[in-house]
Amino acid sequence: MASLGVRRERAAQTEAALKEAAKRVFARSGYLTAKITDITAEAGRAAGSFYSHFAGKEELLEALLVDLLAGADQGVAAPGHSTDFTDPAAIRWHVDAFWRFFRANQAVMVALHQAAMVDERFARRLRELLAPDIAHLAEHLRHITAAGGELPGDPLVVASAIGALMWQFAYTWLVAGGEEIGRSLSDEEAVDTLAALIHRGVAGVAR
Amino acid sequence: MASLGVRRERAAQTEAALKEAAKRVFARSGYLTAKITDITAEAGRAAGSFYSHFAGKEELLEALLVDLLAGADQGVAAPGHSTDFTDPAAIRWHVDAFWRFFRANQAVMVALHQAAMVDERFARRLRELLAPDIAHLAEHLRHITAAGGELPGDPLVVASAIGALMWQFAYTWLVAGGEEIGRSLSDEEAVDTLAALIHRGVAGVAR
DNA sequence: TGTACATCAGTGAACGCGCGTTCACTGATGTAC
DNA sequence: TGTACATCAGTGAACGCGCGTTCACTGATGTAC
Repeated sequence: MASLGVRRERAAQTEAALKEAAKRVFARSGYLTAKITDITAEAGRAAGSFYSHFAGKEELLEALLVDLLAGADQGVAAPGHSTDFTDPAAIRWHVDAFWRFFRANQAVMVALHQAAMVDERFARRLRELLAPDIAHLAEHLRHITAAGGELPGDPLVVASAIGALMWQFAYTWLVAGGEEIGRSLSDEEAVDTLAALIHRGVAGVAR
Repeated sequence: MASLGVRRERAAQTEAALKEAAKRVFARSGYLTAKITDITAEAGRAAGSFYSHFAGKEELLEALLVDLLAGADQGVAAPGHSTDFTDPAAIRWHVDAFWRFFRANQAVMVALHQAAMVDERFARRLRELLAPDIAHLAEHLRHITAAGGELPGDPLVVASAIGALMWQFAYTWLVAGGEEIGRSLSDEEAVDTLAALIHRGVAGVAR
């Protein structure tokens, strides 16, 4: 009965080791380039053991995505979350949350992004992951029009632009390391600049 | 002498046919997924003929990049190009130029982007392709501070943010077709919204 | 508590598929005389 | 202008490499009695 524990425990440890190893390998060489045997080697297991846990690299990524979503729910339901986008602090809060989330889950985010280029299933998954945030942003933007402000365009389109900006800016600086610019950037400066740009962009004409 | 022409002509035609076929195949199935034989089949040639012209898929993409850069030089040296970013029209002009360029060269841009995920050489190439535009934008932004305006951050960082915004927004709407939003977008609305957002973002606090 | 058998997690060598790449061949074009 | 030979663009079947995936095997854990 409880004696089932040792085997299960061992299997669970191996599965966890494979997932952690995968994140490291993805971060190092990219999801698309990563070989199954790179992951098993990194985890210190034999090649064959991989298939006791996952049907393939895609399923492993799905599992990582599930973990990520489980963790994300905590963040979204966070405290002190003002939705009034006429308030610069509310915008900064959202930018900061995104930045932290991206940084914390970089390996999986980038892996998903890469998988999406090659596999329509993951393209859909990634869209599903980001779409609620866009809708969420659009909702907040309506506070601005409600307060008499004028947005630079349709709320949904503006929200998608903000999402595009945050995503690609984070990618440029956190993943590529700002190498196309030849300069480094602190988290604080990144968030401040993004928040200021967005606040002016959406609220600049208010009143 | 002139009789060399027929052979050369035939070879040149095949090379051109392969390049055009590659763009179609890349647009359809993506650079990473495209097989050499997909390209030769699309071009109506035998598999082996590919290697009379290119050492591999990477070299073909390099050739497409060279073509793209040759075409791009014409656009950049375009007429009536105001550099004063305190002027909304100047910003709109730049956004429009980017949008047209992206749309016209979508297949190659996306192929480069995909290749960059897997091959550091192309990552560098893509950076080299975009970096001058960022520097160019940063230069224009200095007009704003010169005119007494206050940017939301360091000019280079703001320029990279604008580049990130334009790239990812174009990608979302032109390549992915805005499917995460469930709405379509005309070129005009896209450019208007981007231009308005950027203008407010960088010049909103001026005076 | 002990023994005999069953099940399971993990191993790693071997297999085989997919696709890039080669190469002997063809027919046409170019050159030499 | 004609003939004999050389070169070249293109062909497509065959080869072979890399890597995902399988599978017979091992030793440990679990179960039955």
